[in-house]
Amino acid sequence: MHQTSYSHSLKSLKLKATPKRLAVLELLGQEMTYVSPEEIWQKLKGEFGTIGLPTVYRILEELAEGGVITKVLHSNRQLYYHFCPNRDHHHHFICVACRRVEDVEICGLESMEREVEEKIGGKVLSHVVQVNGLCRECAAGGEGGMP
Amino acid sequence: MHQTSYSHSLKSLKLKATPKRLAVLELLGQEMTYVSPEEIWQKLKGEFGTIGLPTVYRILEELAEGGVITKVLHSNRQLYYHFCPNRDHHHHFICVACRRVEDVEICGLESMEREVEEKIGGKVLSHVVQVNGLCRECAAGGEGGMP
DNA sequence: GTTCCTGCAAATAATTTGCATACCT
DNA sequence: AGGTATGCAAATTATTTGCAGGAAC
Repeated sequence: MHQTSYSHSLKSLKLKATPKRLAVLELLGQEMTYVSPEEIWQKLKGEFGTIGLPTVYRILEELAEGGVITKVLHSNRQLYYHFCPNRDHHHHFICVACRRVEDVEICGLESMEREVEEKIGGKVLSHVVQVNGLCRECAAGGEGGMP
Repeated sequence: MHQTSYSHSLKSLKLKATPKRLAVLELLGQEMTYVSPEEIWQKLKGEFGTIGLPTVYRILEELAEGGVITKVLHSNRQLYYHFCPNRDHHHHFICVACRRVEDVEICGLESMEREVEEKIGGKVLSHVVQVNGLCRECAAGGEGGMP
């Protein structure tokens, strides 16, 4: 289904469309949650006979560098990755129970930037907002295992 | 000057007011920027004849646990710490050039939480906002060495 | 065919832990 | 005195790098 678009994404980054890279992209495209390199490695080891963990790290770094996927720095200091088709500026809601990531647009943050600039007398370059909580399913009563 | 208040902070956490702990608190109280465990260790090694890096890690963890200081997870995946006298809910402006941390209050974020809850149909538990930019001095023309 | 990929093994680097000794109260 | 802190050395763990063989274009 999306193989061609994934290939195109890779070509536009001047990366060869190798099976490993396509598999990583496809896996991330299916996941609703953010995923750790180790988890990706475990899943792809089943699919391929063999894939090295350093390869997974390298592919994820290339894709994040190119802006195709997003790095999520978890409070446990591990890196996770998330495929994010929405290329506009937006923010993330993260479910603390199941790690599902949902995009949210939050209004009024541009005026917030100007407000902060006046308060501190400097220049605002960027802002990061992360909203933590329980997604619809987990709030409804799902157990959900937080790692 | 503040030694007594630092001692009280430690006592209220049921931690003994040892010279090392007081020195860490005092150092953090003077710093305008967030500081890494290694940096704290380097500075205190000069002051005391000897202090172990694990000790610095342990003290910082205790203080952060008790809410006396704040952990800052930098995008380089290292942990930094910051003494934050403001105990109310607020957010941080971080200067990308000199790492200075300034507290900012941002209005309207409570209504934002409700807005997001409606959008996703779940429950919002917390939010983190970080504003990055250049502080007054660095914006004015200071060079500033980003680590 | 050439250049870019990948696996493997080994290296890094921040942080943590075990334990014997030394210090606050 | 008695429990708590601390230094030191060693362990842990996520991530990175070097390099030789293999695959994509």
